[in-house]
Formats: sequence, C-alpha cells, structure tokens
Amino acid sequence: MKTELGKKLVQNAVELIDLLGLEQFTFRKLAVKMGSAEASIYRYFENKHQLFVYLLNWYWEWMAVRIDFNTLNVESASKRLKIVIDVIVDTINRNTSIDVINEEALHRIVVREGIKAYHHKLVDEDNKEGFFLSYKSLCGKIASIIKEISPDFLYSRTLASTLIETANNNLYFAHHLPRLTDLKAEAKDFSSQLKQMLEFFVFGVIHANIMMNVYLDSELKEDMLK
Amino acid sequence: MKTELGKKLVQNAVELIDLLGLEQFTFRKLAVKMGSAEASIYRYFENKHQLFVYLLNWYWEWMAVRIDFNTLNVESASKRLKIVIDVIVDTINRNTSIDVINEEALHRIVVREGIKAYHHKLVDEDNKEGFFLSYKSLCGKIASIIKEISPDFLYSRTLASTLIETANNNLYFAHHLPRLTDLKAEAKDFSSQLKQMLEFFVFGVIHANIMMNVYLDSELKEDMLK
DNA sequence: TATAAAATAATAGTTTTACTATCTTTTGCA
DNA sequence: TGCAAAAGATAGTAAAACTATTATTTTATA
Repeated sequence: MKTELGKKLVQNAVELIDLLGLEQFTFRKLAVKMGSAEASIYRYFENKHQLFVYLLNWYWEWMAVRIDFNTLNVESASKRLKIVIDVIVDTINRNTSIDVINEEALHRIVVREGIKAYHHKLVDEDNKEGFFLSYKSLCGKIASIIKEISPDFLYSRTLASTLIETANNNLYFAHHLPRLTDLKAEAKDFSSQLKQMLEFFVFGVIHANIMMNVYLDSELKEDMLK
Repeated sequence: MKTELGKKLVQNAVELIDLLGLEQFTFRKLAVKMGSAEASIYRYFENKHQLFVYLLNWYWEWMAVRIDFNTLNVESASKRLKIVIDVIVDTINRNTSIDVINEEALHRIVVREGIKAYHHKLVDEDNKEGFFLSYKSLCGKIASIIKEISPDFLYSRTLASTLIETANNNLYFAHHLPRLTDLKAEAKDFSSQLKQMLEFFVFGVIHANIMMNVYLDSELKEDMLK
C-alpha cells in the first residue's frame, strides 16, 4: 500500500475478483487490466492465495476499526453488541475519489468467498504464519463484549465467529440459495430484517442460560438440558 | 455408481481429496492412483467441480437417510432435533469391505471444504442445474422439525442451515483455529461437548421468543427487541 | 451367430494457469 | 550526477484442465 503500483494492484485486484470470482481471477488477467506485467505482481505477492489473504486481513482490520469507532463512548455492552451487528451487516458509502479499496466490492468478495481463506488443506501452515490474526482478533473483540453482557456465558468465542459467519451466510443465501434462509432478498428493509434476526439469535443464546433459571417449566427446561 | 469404474472413481476420489485437499487434487493424480486414464474420468465428470458436487450430494443424501432412520418412531420433535444434532456431529463406524464410500474421509472433506461447493461466482448456474437440491432438502427436513417444536418460530430455515454450518465450523475451528471456538479438540468427550453446545444454541434460540414472554425483566427484554 | 452401432478405454495432443529467469528501463533520492 | 531499487518486457517451464482421435469392448438385433 506504500507504492503507487501496490495501491493500483490492490485496487484492481478487488475489482477483478469481485467481477470474475476467485477461481477465474488470475495474475495475468490482473496484469492486463492494470496495463502491467504478470511478473511485477509476483514481486508483491507470492501467489493468488496470499493476495486474497491480504485483502481479507484488510477487511477484518477495517471491521475492527469501524467497531471501535462506532462503539466508542457507548456504555452498555448490549448496545455495543448491536452496533457490532450493524457494522457486520452494513457497508458504508465510500468516497470513490479517495479510497484505494472499494469496500463494497470487498464486502461482496468476503460474503461470497471469504471462508476459502481458511478452508483448505494448508490452514495450519498459514495459521502459523499469522495469516488469520486479524480475524481471530476481531472475533476476540466481539467475544469480550459478549462476556461483558454475560460473564458466565460459556460460548463467547463460538458465538462471535458464528455471528460473523451467519450474517454473511444469510446475506449470501438470500441472494443465491433462498431456501437456506427465511429472509427475502427482495424485501425493501432486507438489511434491517437481517440485523433483527441476528439480534434475536445472539441475544436469545446469550440469555438462554439466564432465562433457563427463570423459566421453570419442566418440559422446556428438559429440552435444553442434556 | 452403477459401473465398476464409476465406483472405483468415487471411492478413490474421496480418499485422494481427503489426502491432498481439493486444490491439490487433480484428475491426473486420480487417474494414476486408480491405474486408469485421465480422459476416462472426464467421461464420468465434466470437471473437478462437478465431481466435488456429486460427492457432497452423496453426503447430504446420506445424512438425510441417517436422520430418517434414526428418528423413525420418535414422537417428540425435540428429541428428533437432538438426534439430528447427533447425526450431524458423529460419523459412524463403516464396513470397509462393503462400503464404496469412506464416510469418515468424506465427512472430513465436508467439514474442511464443503462450503466451496456453493461459495463461488457461478452458484446461480449451478443452482439452476439442481446441484444443491439435496442440501436444501436436508435443511428443509431439519427446518420442519423446528417448526413442529415451535410453529410460530420465524427463522426455521436459517436455524437449520446455521446448525449444520456451525457444527462443521466448530469441529474445524477446534482443530485448526482454536481461538474461533470455545471447544477444545483435545478433550476426551469433544464430540459430546460439541453436541451439548449445539443443543444449547439451537434450543436457546427456538425458545427465545417463548421465554421472552415469560421472562419479563424489562432491561433484558429490551435487549432482545429491536 | 454375425455384424453394425454404441459405449468405453487409451493415447496423444492443445490451451491455460502458475510460476520463474533474465535482462532492460525507469525512478526516487543521496 | 550517480546508483540502487523498483518496475517493465520478454521468454521461458511445468503442471493443470480439457479435447480430439483412435482403438477396443459391449450390446442390440437381423
């Protein structure tokens, strides 16, 4: 991101992956789009996978920054968690003339193909290299908010990663595999419906154990206990 | 699956994808392993992606059969849903001499790379071809059990797909990205811990609206409502 | 049973992708 | 001005993805 070519590279990579999909995207095509040479790109990234992971890290860190910015001075942990959901679901309006990265295009890439970064045979090697630190840190940030809301909640990390993945999945499903979700992509208030559903899921689970102790109907309680 | 070569192909494909990962797996390597020719494989499958989708469909249909078999004559919908969770999490002991498909290897493939089947640029084309009917039908089956438990629950499809994906994710995370889950892969009773967690999540969400009406503490209720 | 048609197998290609090597040119900047 | 680092141009290799062609076997039925 320090050199002109580096910026151009990342900018064009996001646009081209958004357009072609990760599988059809090649360094050669990127070079042609940029009016540059394939070999020049290899000076920045060893291969397509490393470029992809770089872009995802950029996204995850951008998310963390947006969460920090938007939750600053918000006392209530519950309110902060709701803001997290807003940040995950919404993309912001970007300033085309200033921004290097097209955040909306990158968001589409993340929703469609982000999981591929870590769902492969060589995850462990990648993980040792620190490829997923940003994602793990983002989940950690969300998990700690959950812990604030309910300190004795056992599954804060799982809930944090599930929140992110469920948000992206249902956005994707609504557009491409509608039978896998209850949301309708056509709905005018789709994004607020998605947020509402995520809040329902997240707060439902967080308060499940609290509520279990209150709601003493034996049959239901039995359902929830092993 | 009707011809000898077809069986050998599918059997060897599962073993090789398990071993190499989808990216490193090629038709040439498969042909060498089978002692057959690359072109012969192309007569069965147009390309690697179609073979992969075939294997996933086999898996999803196998899951549906196992669910039907194990929930037969089980009255309580809650109990049936728990059985669904058991079926998703556990792999069964296989009979090496009879089975064409190594279900444990296929399960590892699904957990690690199953999502790649539908997370790509050409989903819509694939979906039109009916590539994901088995998966959608499996989710539908689970969603209808959820509906039985709570007929006014709004998110049965989402919860069904989230259940499957969360089960696979947390199994995968525990082994490769432990900071993204609360479960410990080393734990002796790992699989029962995973089931317990999934039950907690699923029943927690299902009963969230019921319990909301009972648990009237205003602050918490406010948290859960938009 | 003979034989043509159809299905399957093996062989040998082509094209594209992923990556490397090498040399030349440009450019930032001391 | 000089010079090191970055970038560009060119050309290559190895493997992957896919195809066309020919050979062999199976099957269908006269």
